[in-house]
Amino acid sequence: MAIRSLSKDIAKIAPTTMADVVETRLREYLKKKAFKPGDALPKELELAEALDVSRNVVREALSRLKMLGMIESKKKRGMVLAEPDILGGFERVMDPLILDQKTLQDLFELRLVLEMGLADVLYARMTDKDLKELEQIVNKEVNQVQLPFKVKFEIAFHGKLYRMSGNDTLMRFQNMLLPVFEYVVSEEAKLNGEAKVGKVTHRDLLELLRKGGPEDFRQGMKEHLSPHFERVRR
Amino acid sequence: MAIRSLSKDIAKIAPTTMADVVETRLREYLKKKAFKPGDALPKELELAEALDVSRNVVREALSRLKMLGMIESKKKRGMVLAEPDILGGFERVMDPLILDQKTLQDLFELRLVLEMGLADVLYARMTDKDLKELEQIVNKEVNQVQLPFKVKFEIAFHGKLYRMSGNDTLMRFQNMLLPVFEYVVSEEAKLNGEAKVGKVTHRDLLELLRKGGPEDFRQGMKEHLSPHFERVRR
DNA sequence: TTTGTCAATATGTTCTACATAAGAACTATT
DNA sequence: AATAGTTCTTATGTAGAACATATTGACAAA
Repeated sequence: MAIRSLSKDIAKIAPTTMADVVETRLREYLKKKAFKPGDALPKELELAEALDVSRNVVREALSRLKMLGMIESKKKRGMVLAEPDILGGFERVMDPLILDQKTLQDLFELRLVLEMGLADVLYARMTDKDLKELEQIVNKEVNQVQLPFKVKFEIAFHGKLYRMSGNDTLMRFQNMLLPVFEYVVSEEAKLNGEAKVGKVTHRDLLELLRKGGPEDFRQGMKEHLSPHFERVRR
Repeated sequence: MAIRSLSKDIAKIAPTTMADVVETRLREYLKKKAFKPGDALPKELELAEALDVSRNVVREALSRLKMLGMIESKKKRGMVLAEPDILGGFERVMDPLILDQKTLQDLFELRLVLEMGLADVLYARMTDKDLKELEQIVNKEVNQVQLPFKVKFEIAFHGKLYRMSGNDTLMRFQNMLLPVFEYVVSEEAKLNGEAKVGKVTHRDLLELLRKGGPEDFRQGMKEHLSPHFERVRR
């Protein structure tokens, strides 16, 4: 067997540090004890002693959980379990500049999937007030054809759709995906010279929301996004 | 003005630690320098000196980035930029037991949205081989009506759908959502006694994939998921 | 009842020291 | 000449002590 393939046949041993271990231990501990947000955690020194590691190691582990928003710390008061924020830690890594091409394409498609799947939740939750606000957004974008403005309205319109879904997590999630989307589209524009536009406009989509059903809206959305769907290939 | 509302009127000041600052600084640094995976980072002591903080603080920040999979560290060799893995850090927080009800519901809906939006990508990528494998999964689940088995086949079937999408990120993402989905459904079952099933079966969906178009499949999927859609309310 | 003071204390930060693994350069072996 | 063994160096991993700082709680003063 060739030497070259060795690294593919044998898995590397991951060098786990104490901080890694303590981190998972703390996770288990938090779960097992069924802590609720606001509950106080043991002190750093107590944890260090109980786990038989230095306070430094405990602090590294706690620092990680802090970054993820799982715990909060205040002087004297100690550490308390926080309302966990899933997307908090996620948002930090979502940088188009440090992601590889394949992942960028994946995330691009992920947003298309979201957009197409949004219809049913949308129809279940949207209100007349929402539709009026959406109309205002649509009205503002007339006659604006320059690229930077187009992007701005694009974001405003689709962002509003997500907000209408009444799903905060979903909304924040698509917000995170936005930079990726913009990046991929702009890269595309660099090559092809011009950003393409689907036949179905935002106003059309608004009318579909008013008078049509989920299926109509989905068809409209598919048409609206059709230039982007061209990126989805085998 | 009542005291009660004070905390809502005045925003809390967030206590930022040095580790927080260093973390973002390192992020900016990595971006600005346009590091590529495999590139070596400055040594801990150099960073500490450059940022004028103790090595401990630098280590806490590095520890965070390490957790997110942005960097890797080896003794003597130093720290190197790793192939960034977006979902790596994400997966850790995705625990039904530590998430609040609203977020759980949001994530539940998010999965429904994904499932409904999947069709187009699916039709663009699926192969005959995929369909054959999907059929094998469907064949295995005949006559299995007990709950634990049902869940297992449910996962196998829908998991295969995501795999067929050819989108690794999407696949891993739905995998992360699975525990949440199971949890919500099982909680539902506790209350209502019985897990409901849609009229459209997995076999029906398979046939739709073979003979129908994206719209047909979406309609089928909507019907298949209809019991779950009942959870989506205003 | 409110305000000011002060001691106690848990986290935040720094510093020093040592352990350990991995690379580098060199030597010895066949 | 290529491989294996040796030693030295070095950057991360871990430990421990010390001090800074903010917050809490108790008590005193207005």
